[in-house]
Amino acid sequence: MQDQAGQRTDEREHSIGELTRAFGVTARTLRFYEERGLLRPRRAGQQRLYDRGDCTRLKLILRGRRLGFSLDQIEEIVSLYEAPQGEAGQLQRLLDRIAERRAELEQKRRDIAAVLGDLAQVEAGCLERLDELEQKPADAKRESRA
Amino acid sequence: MQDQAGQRTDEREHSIGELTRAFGVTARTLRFYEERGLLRPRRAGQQRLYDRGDCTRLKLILRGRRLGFSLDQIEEIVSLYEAPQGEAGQLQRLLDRIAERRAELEQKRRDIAAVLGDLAQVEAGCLERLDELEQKPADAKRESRA
DNA sequence: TTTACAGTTTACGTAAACGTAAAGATAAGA
DNA sequence: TCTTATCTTTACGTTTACGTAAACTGTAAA
Repeated sequence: MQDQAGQRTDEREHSIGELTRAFGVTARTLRFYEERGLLRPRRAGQQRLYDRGDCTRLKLILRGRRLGFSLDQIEEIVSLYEAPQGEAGQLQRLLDRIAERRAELEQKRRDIAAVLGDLAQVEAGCLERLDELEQKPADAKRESRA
Repeated sequence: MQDQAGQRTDEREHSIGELTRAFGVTARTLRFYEERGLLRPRRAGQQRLYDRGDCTRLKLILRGRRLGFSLDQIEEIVSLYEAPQGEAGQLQRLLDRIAERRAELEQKRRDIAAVLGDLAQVEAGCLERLDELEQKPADAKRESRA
């Protein structure tokens, strides 16, 4: 289960093109995220090489993006993952930041529940209306021809 | 429970300023949403008057905004609420659109669950680390003084 | 060697979602 | 009546998150 380089195949490093295909983003986006400090792929000469950690970070970034967080907020969140060191005061502040993010996420969760509930209602109304239409399809045709 | 105009107090119409305070948005935002066709307050002369329906729509808009939907998508969603009429073909297309939106929302829900899970892990790590620090606080002070 | 392809940097362009300033109308209270 | 507050329209400005084009480099197959 090791390739010639002695690494697992899924631990291979990837070119920017591979990343774009794997994640459905453009190269511009990846370079932009790097410029913003969100990604730090290593270099082989000029070329960027993304390892498993970079892929994980990217996954986190895209997740945040789908949830409507700004890149600033995403940076905040991603930084939480990589800062679990420090002395008591820092740890406490970290816990506070986590609590804040959690509150935001739970607001979003409530929003989702609300919209899903609304959609279910609209859907029910639709189905009911469809049922009514199916009850008297022939009649309706005769009437429209009259 | 009726005011002089014969309407319930919470059915009163509101000025733009009242709306801004009630919902924490700027007047510019409300006018912009109107320009985009998302809101249609009636007019008393020049002034806008927002009724209960407008408030409901605004609530929906802000919900969508918190979830990271674009105003185009929000328009799509809000329009679903107000289009449950039509013949069978239209109703079917409406059901399809509902299904699409539902899929997006459920993706977001998965994303939220993932991030919340991650945050819980980071938090656990933090608490663990804090515990360790509290185990030997005096020792640490002695050492740092040495 | 030429052609093709994938990558690079630099830099200006753009759509979305408002912010902000200017200049004027209107209504309420002193 | 004057002032103050709140509203109006018009219009240019700003931030975010990239898009897009130009010009160049490096590797690989024909």
